[in-house]
Amino acid sequence: MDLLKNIGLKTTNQRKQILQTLKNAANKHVTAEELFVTLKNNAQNVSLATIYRVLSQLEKLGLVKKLNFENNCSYFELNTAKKHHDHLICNSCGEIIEFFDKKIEERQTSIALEHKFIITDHSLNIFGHCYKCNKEMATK
Amino acid sequence: MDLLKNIGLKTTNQRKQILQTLKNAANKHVTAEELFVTLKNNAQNVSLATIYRVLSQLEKLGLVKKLNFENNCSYFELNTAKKHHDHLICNSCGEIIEFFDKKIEERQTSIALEHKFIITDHSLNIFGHCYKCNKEMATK
DNA sequence: TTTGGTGCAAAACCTTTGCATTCCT
DNA sequence: AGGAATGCAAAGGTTTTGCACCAAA
Repeated sequence: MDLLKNIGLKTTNQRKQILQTLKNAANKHVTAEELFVTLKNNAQNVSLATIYRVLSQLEKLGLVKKLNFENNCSYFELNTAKKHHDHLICNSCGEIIEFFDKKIEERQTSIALEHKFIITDHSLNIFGHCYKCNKEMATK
Repeated sequence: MDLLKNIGLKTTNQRKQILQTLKNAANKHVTAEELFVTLKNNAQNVSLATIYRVLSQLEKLGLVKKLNFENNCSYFELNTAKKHHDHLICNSCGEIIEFFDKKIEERQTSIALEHKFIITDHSLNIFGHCYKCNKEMATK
């Protein structure tokens, strides 16, 4: 794991664990608290303070993305080389479906251009109810 | 102001003040704290607790929209009859430019359909630097 | 050895809530 | 009068920070 060394951070066990846990979470977005619990369950002792500090460093370095949905806490995900994506978020079960749409991206670029606005980032979140929850609601 | 009566809420001075302040804010999105300060400056005594309670009621009734950007606090705006809109948010000066794009809306509907997802709401925020800030940065 | 990282506990924020009081209707 | 709304202060949840200790380079 010389990723850490490459970005100028010391290779500590805590940072390795946090990165590994983010990797394991795959496409799921996790809160700091969730990371904390997961690590604790794996008998890894990493304090919440460290988790926040490390996530913040990784975010500044562009390795992690911080996402804010409708509630008042932040979600984090590894910002791998994978393409940018947006979210369909189910308000019933909390499932998050990722998607990417070329047309939408293109329109965003045009709109920014019209306003002479330089885009550094963007987030599109669509809220509602996923297929499963809809079916359940219909049968109740 | 029989709006309040119409929606089944008692017409109190606090609620009138909050609504008026939201109206005055026009297209700006304000935090609960900002509302609080504005009202205090106008010699209106409304407690933060009441502001949160009223905003929450108005949101449930669909009169107010709650927005979450990149920081960990919520912004509120009057949800007038005006069309839904998205945001260009300047990370330098904080300016928020609203826009609406039919193509993007259409694509969102299609994407939801593909996933058998029922949309209740969505938010698209584009972050970056506005024209003014760009110019300033360039000349420095 | 030196610099940076960590844990703990405390503090800082934003938001919600319990309760006594006050206000609409 | 009676139910609803408010203010205050306290509590809740998330995130940040100061400081003493510890670890990587």
